[in-house]
Amino acid sequence: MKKLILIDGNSIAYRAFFALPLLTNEKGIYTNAVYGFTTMLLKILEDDQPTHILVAFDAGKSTFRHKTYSEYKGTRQKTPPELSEQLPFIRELLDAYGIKRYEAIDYEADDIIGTLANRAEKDGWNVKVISGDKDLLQLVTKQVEVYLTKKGITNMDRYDLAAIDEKYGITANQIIDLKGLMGDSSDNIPGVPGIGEKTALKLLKEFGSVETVLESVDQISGKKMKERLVEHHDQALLSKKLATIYTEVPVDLGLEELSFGEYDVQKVTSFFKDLDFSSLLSRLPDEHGETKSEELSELSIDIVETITDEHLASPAALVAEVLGDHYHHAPIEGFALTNDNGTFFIPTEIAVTSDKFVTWAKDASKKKWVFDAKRTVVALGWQDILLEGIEFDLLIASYLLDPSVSSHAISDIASRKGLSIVEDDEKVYGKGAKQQIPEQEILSQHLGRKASAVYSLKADLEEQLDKNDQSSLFFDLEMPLSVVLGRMETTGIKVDKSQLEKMGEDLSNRLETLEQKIHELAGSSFNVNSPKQLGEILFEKLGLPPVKKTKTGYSTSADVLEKLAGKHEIIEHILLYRQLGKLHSTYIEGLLKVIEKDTGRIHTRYNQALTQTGRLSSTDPNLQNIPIRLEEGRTIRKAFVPSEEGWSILAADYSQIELRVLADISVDDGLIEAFRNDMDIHTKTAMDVFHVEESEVTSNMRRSSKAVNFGIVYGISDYGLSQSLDISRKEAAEFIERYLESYPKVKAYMHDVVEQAREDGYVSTLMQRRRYLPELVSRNFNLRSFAERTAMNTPIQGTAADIIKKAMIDMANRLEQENLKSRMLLQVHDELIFEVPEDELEIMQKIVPEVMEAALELQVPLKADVSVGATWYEAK
DNA sequence: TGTACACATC
DNA sequence: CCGGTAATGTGTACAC
Repeated sequence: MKKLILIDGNSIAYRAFFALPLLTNEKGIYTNAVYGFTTMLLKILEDDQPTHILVAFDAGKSTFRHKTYSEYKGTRQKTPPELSEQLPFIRELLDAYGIKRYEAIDYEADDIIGTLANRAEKDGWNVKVISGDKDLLQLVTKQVEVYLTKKGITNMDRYDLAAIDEKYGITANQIIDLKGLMGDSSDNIPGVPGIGEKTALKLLKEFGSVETVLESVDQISGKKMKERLVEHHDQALLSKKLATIYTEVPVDLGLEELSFGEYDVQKVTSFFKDLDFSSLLSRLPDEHGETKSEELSELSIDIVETITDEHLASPAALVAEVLGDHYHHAPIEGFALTNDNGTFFIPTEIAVTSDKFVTWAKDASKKKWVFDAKRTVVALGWQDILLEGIEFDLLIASYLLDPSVSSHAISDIASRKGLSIVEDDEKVYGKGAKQQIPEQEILSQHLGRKASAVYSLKADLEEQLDKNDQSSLFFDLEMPLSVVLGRMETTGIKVDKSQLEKMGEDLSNRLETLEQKIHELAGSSFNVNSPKQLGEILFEKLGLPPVKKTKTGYSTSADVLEKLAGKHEIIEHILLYRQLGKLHSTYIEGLLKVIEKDTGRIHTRYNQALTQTGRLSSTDPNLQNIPIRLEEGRTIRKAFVPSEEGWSILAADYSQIELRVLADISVDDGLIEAFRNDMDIHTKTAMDVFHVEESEVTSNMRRSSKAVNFGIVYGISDYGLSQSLDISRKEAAEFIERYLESYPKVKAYMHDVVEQAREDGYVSTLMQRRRYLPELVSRNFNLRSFAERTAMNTPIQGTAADIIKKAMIDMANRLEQENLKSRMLLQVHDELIFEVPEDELEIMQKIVPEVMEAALELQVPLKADVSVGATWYEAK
């Protein structure tokens, strides 16, 4: 059976363009529409295996429809230039694939598609039409199916005759009648004013077509509607005509010419490379795989049995492979080294038992280049091998150059640089349960390639860092920080297991009682943890009013439930159940699972190359979101204790660091003055925004001001502020406006930073951390607004991140200089946690805030508050 | 195994 | 095209 796919090229390109953020390739060419189009095309080729395929495009501005009706598509906005400039690339893509494309003067893509669908059907072929335009539904027959893009572009709804009937209750032939009556604003087809989809469908179900509706005006109920139909009689007929796809276009292509089969993989590969579609390269068929492995096989790798000086030259790229994310206590699968003498694979046993190797590792004068310094240091650390002299980290370099890239994996960095010499880890090791180490031959090749990639990429990335003025950020901040973080992770924090277990038991009991009570009040038993079941109980069985919907049903989030509190006794119990349930599963059970058996400690891992702002993140477990707000949750912190008898926990946090940074970069006199006088900033904001004296600031005014300051720090929108204060969006917008009027230099900063970012394409922090914001020029209001808020916020949050990172390095140095036994344990964005022996308490309480406050000099003082306790809970 | 929802922190 | 809202991590439910 012949299988023909007909694609509405303009429609899909348009969809792709708006569905995806404005991506650019390295040369600055916009690629989002091409990328989206390509992924859709690949999916179709893979899923459908068509024998024939054609992409139709609209030719020019004017078509035969304009002659009939000059205002046709008159309201349509001009195609954005960022999209137009991508269309030639889509044509290039199709040519590379050997896919026929067609356009015809005077006709639209629809007409070409209709014509060919008709012809193919007559020949007994199966036809699939792909578009984003509902008009095409009129083409559906027994043999012709239409696929319409949904959200995104690779997601599509399939329409056959039954689906149209189910959705609209009419036949495919009647789609044009539907348009005739209701019109189509996007094509500027008028239809009959006052008749929308609902009415149109009702009329068609009763009378069949536009013509019969018009003829049967007398039988239609409703005076208004009759008048409208009579008055716009001709317009309805015209609209139907405009919506009708013309199927007699003189397409000078035979159906057989549309056949699809072999294509030039080389061409497609180079096309993908040109546009930086590295992720798509792997989806190309085997031909590519072959060329790739040819490239790879050129690397010769020596498997080392006895380590000699040849292997331990300096500088050297070093790979110590640990599988998976979790590198604490994990086995090292093998080592690879690349230096001027070549690339070498050293089996783990040989390396870790070699004095020569161990001595080399800890010799700081032997320079090492690695990928993921922290992982490497920690993994070796667990083998009691001290690694010193790390000079370059490919992971961090890549992250600093552009934190937004989707993968900082070694293979992806390499292929982005046109160095397709490293296989994906997943290909070599497999994933999930099937993950395993391959035979040594393959393993040594893989690791050797990694080391080789690090070795050859180092100069390139270092040069780029230098060009971006990011060398100091890299060498003086992030590189030393990775060592500090590695040490913190390795140290871990002691957790009192029996304390957690005790809390767990108490929680279990209370949860059980609560659950019973909830079932009782509901009148039946159900899973309270299931939002779906809970929604049914609340909004159907108990008849409570739904406040908000999610895409799959009723929302039962806490803010919704709070609005329902008082309407039914069950609500308060559910809220409590949720609160306690969260504590139990995430914090009690979750933490118990990750305590090291022999030491009773927890070793989180910080991701230093993830967030877009420069903050760290923490996983396994996440120790940056241990409860504090509510007392019930806060008690979890009682389980975090010093690891040695008689020691204490010391916590130090920056006070209002982000707003101090804002005061500095905006140079706003009001803000600077406030911080120099060490005022309560929320009260100060209330005074300025509400124009009142300090004594007149009510708690409500302070609360609102706090929320506005919060918004400044996190870059929330008027919508976000309206949600957090439970006020209207308009009121929230006014609030923000009043804030900005009160601090004119802040207002100027907000404006200037966006302007500058639009020019440069990125924003920077005080220490030259970058975040690219291509969406600042998007025509999509939401994407653009979001990018604007990000432009305002990232320098603030990112600079704060810079500062605390600097403080951590300074603090680690200070501990060493002063020969202190105290240990840095955790970082929670603006807070550092230490464990401190009794005899160092005094000096640490002096040093820690001193170092934190001196980390960087701003135009306002930095302030750090310090406190000490027997547990993390008591250090408050 | 992947997605949706809910919720903890800063 | 007619949008969806700070970021990140983790738990449970549920459909596949």
